[in-house]
Amino acid sequence: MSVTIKDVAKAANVAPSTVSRVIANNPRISERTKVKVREAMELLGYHPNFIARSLANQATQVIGLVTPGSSDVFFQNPFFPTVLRGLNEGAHEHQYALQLVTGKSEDDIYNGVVQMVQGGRVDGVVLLYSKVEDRIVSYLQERNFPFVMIGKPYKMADSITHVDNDNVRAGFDATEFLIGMGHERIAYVGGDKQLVVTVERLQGYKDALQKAGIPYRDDYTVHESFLLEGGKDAICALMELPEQDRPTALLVTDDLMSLGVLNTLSELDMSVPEDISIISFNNVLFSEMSRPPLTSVDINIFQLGYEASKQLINCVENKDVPYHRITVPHKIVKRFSTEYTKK
Amino acid sequence: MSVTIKDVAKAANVAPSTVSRVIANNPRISERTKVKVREAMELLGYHPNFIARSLANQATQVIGLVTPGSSDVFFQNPFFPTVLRGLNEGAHEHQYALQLVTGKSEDDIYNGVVQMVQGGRVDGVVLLYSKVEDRIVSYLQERNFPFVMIGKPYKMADSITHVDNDNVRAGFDATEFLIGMGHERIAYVGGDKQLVVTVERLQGYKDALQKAGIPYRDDYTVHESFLLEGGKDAICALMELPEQDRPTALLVTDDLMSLGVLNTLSELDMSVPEDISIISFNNVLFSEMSRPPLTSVDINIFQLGYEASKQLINCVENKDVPYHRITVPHKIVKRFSTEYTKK
DNA sequence: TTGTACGCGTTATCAT
DNA sequence: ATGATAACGCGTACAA
Repeated sequence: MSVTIKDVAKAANVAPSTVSRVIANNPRISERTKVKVREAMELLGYHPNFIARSLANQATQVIGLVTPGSSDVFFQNPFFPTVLRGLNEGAHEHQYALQLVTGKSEDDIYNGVVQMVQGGRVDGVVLLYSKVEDRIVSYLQERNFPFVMIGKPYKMADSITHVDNDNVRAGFDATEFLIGMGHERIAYVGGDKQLVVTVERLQGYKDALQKAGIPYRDDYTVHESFLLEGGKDAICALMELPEQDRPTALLVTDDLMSLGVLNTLSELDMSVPEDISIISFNNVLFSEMSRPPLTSVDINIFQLGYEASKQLINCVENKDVPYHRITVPHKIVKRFSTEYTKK
Repeated sequence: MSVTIKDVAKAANVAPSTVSRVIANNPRISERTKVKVREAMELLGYHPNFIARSLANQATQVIGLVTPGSSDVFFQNPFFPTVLRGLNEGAHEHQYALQLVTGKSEDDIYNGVVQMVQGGRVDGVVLLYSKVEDRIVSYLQERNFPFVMIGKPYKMADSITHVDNDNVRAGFDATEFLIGMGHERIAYVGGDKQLVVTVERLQGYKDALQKAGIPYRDDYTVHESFLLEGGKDAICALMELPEQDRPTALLVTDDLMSLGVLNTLSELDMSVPEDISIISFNNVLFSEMSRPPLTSVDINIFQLGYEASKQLINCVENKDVPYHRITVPHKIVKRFSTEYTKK
């Protein structure tokens, strides 16, 4: 059995409640007894029991982290560790711990969340972007339980606190970047159409084309899963277009996808950026490790996580903070996969 | 306030203790009251409070996960998400949750662990391999607190339960694989010398050379940090050797490093596998996404995590399980970075 | 300024 | 088969 507040009390010749107050640094305790008690704590190697404290406080100082199914590609994407680092750092600064909820199936995850929440294991929840959250979101909203999302919610985006990039703008900027290099035949290679990011970046892409007076072509839009093999066929189709129709630049919405695209292009004997330019998204570690290193839109993944923690803790500690939307800035990191058109 | 066991008791016209027994499915409760109580629980939407339960049980059903400093490269390596998936799945099967401990500095982490442990937040701890654990390990050992390591401990490997590959054997197998392809000039590109894996795989490499009667050369051994840029100089040095001295194959102990090596080689206009073969380690997702796809020793990262959870839970639930060493098998996945020597 | 007593939601022991 | 009661370790009104 560990040393408890009572042991300390005895050793210091005070009541348990006094010890408790010393821990909380209650100003109504005399300096002299504070010192005395602290010495006793030190001597006995006392550490407060979080569980008991949580029970008394009705608060755990733990944040639940909900991720998409663990079998999902999600875990494989370097996005995950980075956002995790951010979350962790934000939580750490306020002495909160992070607890994971995952599962193989959607049901698994849902039940995990319910257990966490009803079981009082966590004070709040951060949802990592995915398409399956609907049930979870409504559940949390119903119970009025503190949560924030990373990424933009499907629905009711203006009643759910979330941390996100301005993805329309990001798509716009990336496209304009290519246009600025003289490209006019730009194709959009996006991820799952169900994902809000995909849709938003596409919107930005269209906006930029329109602004430049470049007509939008349906056959220049490709949607593939975030995994790599997926893209192959689509890319081939694009490259088999007659030369004057073939895109000179690609906007690819994820670095992982870009890697796949690079491989496919290499098999087709097209070189980047000589034959075709690529601008990518996310700027994870290996965007600089590919050949060639990718020009990528840095969406500040770490910050996304960091802000999410901060926001959530704010919601938890200050009852009834109003709805918030945090927009994390992006910026284009130029590397070697983009080049001016020859023409 | 949530609905408690007392509310259920009232609703079902029984004592709280009876409800508790129903939850535990105590056989000494009549079917009839079980049904009655369960109905009441359903009706009220009752969920047991984990915190209270933990306090009464002196057990939290939570596993603490200790990772190296979050600023570290560790998070960036795809090793992490995969092992996490494994850990999660193992924990999930036994209804355990995962809680993270990280920090920027070594002290941060150490304090985090102490808080977790003394604070009674977790029932056991899994240590992810790193070099800084010494203090933590001794702390845990002193307090006789359940923990398992992933990877091999520095010291006292035979008194610490750990889950690991047979890395000597893995190094041996990889080297023999290259030798079997006719290679004789094989260089070893390893990570940080402080890491046990690095040393063990090197040992296996030496063993294989010896068995084949190939003399070991000091200038064929390179140690670089797991990060990519690091390798560059060393690789260049190797490639600048006179042609008859230049290695025809490389054994690189991490896929991330291999990516860097591939890039360096490409800059030097050497092609893989035509000019030089590479066998890599870990077989993370992008070993098949590189150009060329890497032949890599699959160390079964998922399994590493999965077994670690299982082991830990075993330690936690059955007092005094003896020391255990779990060895997770590896296997070579052949792709396109290795080829028979021309000669 | 400090001590007393009760509550947080469960489980476990001891009765009945 | 079930109910009453005492822990579990801490926070906090209320009393002194």
